[in-house]
Amino acid sequence: MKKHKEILSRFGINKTQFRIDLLSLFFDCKSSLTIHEIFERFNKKTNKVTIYRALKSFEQKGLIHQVPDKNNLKKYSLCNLDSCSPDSHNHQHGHFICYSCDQTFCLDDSTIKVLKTSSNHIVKNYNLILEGYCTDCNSSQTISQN
Amino acid sequence: MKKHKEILSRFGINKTQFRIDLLSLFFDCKSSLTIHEIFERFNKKTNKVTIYRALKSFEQKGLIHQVPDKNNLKKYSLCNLDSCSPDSHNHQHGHFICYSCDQTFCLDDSTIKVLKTSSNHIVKNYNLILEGYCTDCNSSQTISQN
DNA sequence: TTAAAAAACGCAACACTTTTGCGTTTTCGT
DNA sequence: ACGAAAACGCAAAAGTGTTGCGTTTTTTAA
Repeated sequence: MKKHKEILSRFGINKTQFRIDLLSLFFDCKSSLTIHEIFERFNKKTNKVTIYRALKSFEQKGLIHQVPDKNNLKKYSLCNLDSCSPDSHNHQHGHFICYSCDQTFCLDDSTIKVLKTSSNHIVKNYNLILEGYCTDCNSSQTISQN
Repeated sequence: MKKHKEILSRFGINKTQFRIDLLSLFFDCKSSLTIHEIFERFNKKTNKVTIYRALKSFEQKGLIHQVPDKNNLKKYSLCNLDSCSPDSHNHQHGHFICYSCDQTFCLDDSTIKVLKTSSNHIVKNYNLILEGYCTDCNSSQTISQN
């Protein structure tokens, strides 16, 4: 897709086939991706070191950002490409982690709202982790109390 | 301290010297700790496996809980011991992490307020991490945009 | 109080995730 | 089209967390 190549250029990343495909994958994916998931999506053909390096590059240039994961794996989501740039990430959103399917969902500003009161700290970014049962898991099965 | 021993008994954990000291450390610290920090605090004398196992035990019994960390390290904080028990954690609080001094500040319910709207996910727990510059660092130095 | 049972310990080894070094290949800017 | 820079694959290393096992400490109950 032409759009993806343009984005890579704009963020100063060389347009190799793998990196174009990786960016497409992030656009297609509605939630976040682990290295393992990416490896699988490329049919285990791409060297994992290449994936690690691409992710680090994407992150440094402001294309993707890390999201917290229950199992302490590195997990990445596409940034809002208008508000992030090299070394200037600006995330004010939350993540929802499902107890059941283990997926992490990004929540945009309209989904959650954080109000800060009575603190003198200057808040640059915030990271809200909500845990529970996602829409799909909630509707498809009985909930066991955690 | 007698209180710490009583807590360990109440939560079904054997009162070894190390575990008593570890609980004290969590009470003193009042913020989150990595395995590495704990190892250092005990002057590298305690085997790391022992620390890992103690943390896992504390977590399972409801004394401490994991806090997501930027570098995907396992990080632990003391629970509200009145509301947590074996396999029934219940956390509704946040943390502020300073970019400059790296300190973690606990935020109680009166400091932050989270409003959730327009989501079909069922939220059981939440964990809020605010990042920025704390009061001290803010007043003592120039802020570089992140 | 003491002896058996259970829990916690240290050490070594392992499993898994991520990074680094290096030589080669591809992409970029002129 | 050519030299520089970036990206690549492979091998090895570094870092984080777990497991097995034999020993020590703590708990429990007679």
